[in-house]
Amino acid sequence: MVTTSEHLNPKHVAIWRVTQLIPLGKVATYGQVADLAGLPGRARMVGKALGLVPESGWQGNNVPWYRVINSQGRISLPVGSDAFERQRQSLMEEGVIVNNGRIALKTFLWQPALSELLFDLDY
DNA sequence: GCCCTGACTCTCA
DNA sequence: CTGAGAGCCAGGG
Repeated sequence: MVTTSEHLNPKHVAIWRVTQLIPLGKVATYGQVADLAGLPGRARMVGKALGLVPESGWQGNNVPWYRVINSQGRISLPVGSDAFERQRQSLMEEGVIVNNGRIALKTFLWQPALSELLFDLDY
């Protein structure tokens, strides 16, 4: 069992679960993840939650936090920072092109079909 | 409760 | 496209 006595915020967990649905090679925006997690208007909370993702993943699966970017299609981390570089590299490794911290949403934004959501996010 | 902070977002110039 | 401003909502002090 995971004896991590961390104070798990159920909202953070909901955010991690939605993040795990973002397919490899695609990205989603903070606002998009917030909406799908049932937390409209809380995009800033998504950033907070992703910063707290357990290194070991969640429920046996990894949480691709690096697939979440801002609505402008840009990486929302301090340019040049360690975290920024990790995100940029992770995305590039799976085929997402990052130019000067910018990603073409036209090409890489995750646009799930309603049927897909109904299946994964058991309502 | 008030004030401030932040991996956000929208609007407008 | 870029920047400033305002709006937004949890958390923490």
